[in-house]
Amino acid sequence: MAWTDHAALGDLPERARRLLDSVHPVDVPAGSVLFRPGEAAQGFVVVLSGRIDVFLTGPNGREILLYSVAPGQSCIQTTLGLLGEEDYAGEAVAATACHVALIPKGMFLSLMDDVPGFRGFVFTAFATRMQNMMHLLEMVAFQKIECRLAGALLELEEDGLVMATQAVLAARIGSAREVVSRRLDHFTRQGWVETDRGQVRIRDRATLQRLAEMDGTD
Amino acid sequence: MAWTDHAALGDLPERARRLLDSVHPVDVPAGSVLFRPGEAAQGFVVVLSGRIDVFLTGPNGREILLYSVAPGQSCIQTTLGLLGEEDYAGEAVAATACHVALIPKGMFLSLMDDVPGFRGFVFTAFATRMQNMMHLLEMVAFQKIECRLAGALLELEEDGLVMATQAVLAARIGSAREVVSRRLDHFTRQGWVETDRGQVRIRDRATLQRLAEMDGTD
DNA sequence: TCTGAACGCGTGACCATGTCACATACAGGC
DNA sequence: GCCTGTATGTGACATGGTCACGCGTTCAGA
Repeated sequence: MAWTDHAALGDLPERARRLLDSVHPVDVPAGSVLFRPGEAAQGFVVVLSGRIDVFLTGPNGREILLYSVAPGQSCIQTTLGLLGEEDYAGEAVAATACHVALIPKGMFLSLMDDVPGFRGFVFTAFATRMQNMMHLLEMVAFQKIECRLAGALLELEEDGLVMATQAVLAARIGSAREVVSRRLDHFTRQGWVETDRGQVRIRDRATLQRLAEMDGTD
Repeated sequence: MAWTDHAALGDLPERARRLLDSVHPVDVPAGSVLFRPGEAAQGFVVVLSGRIDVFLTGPNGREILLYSVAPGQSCIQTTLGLLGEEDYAGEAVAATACHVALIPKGMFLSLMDDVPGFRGFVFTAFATRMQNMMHLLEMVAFQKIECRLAGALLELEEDGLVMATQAVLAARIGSAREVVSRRLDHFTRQGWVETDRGQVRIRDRATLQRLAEMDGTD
């Protein structure tokens, strides 16, 4: 089956679809780095399966998750480079094994010019990410660690279990591991979670939910 | 003279230009609020003269400058609403008296579909803002207040003089007024600036420059 | 001209968070 | 069982945000 059926590209005319199908998807193992800060954009990336996390890295090594790219979504960092001639600012890491399509620059630009549906896909992705970034900014600038940590736990949770080290959680919320350690300790003492090596079990989802949605005015 | 000559819209075909010229620019007095968080987008805004500052406001009242819109640029927050059906997240304030063109939604969408030059303008603006936001995020997440304050002073400076209250500076760098007060005091004791009610005079631009460009690894 | 309110600024106390330097505990290969 | 790397706990400290003030200036209106 053609990969263009997987992607949420909307309705595309036949010629666009044929063009896109000439791009062969690539397998990417978990943990591999798709691009680093300072590199030039190679093409437009669409994730078909798996998940790609894009981080911003501070000079001291601290990281923060800019956004995750889910299947059917594109990594708009790559678009920036193609449209604005700017290099990457973030670092993209395959969070799981991935299947991705890399649309070369030329094809991308002509699709943008000729195919309204494709344009819409890109634009919407753009707008959505921009909103995300604003929310993120709002969080980093105004929200307490407690709230962000609760939010991260709820996002990563599967059946009440979060499989992530404290370091991973810290990177997600743009904080330091030690801080996560202390907060989790606090959560545990309150009976909201239970922790174990590499995992957190959620015990009181309602409270965490309330925490995550708190606007900071305690 | 038609306003379309002012704006950095690039080369537009005659019909697009005529269409745009049917939009009559509006005068906006300094200090007035163009839109607030939660409002729906009315149209696509292009600034012809003056400056518009877009702030994100935290629940406790603290603010941070998302970006400034200079003449010839568009306020991409308005674009988000038009493309992604999302409401504003920020608050736009006219920093000076402004002249703006408000392109209604319908016209905007048809220009986007039909006029490659216009599309390019919007896309580039989009990409640029996105980059800005990343830089901002990087600053907020990783940079010291000292560096951000130095940067803000250099941005606002005119002939070595910054006309801004500490509250304005604080909003610019997403910090609190008291913090700015103490930092400026420090700067003064080092002989880098001199302060007076509502203004800061720069005495050692080189040092401030170095501070602003420091990556945090002191 | 006086006066009260709004504004701009300085400051001390305190809390939250980030940083650094460790110690400890566990897992998996040998 | 023993090493080595990884995950975690913790104390001490620096930075920055918050709160609660006080003090001087500006300015409109009585």
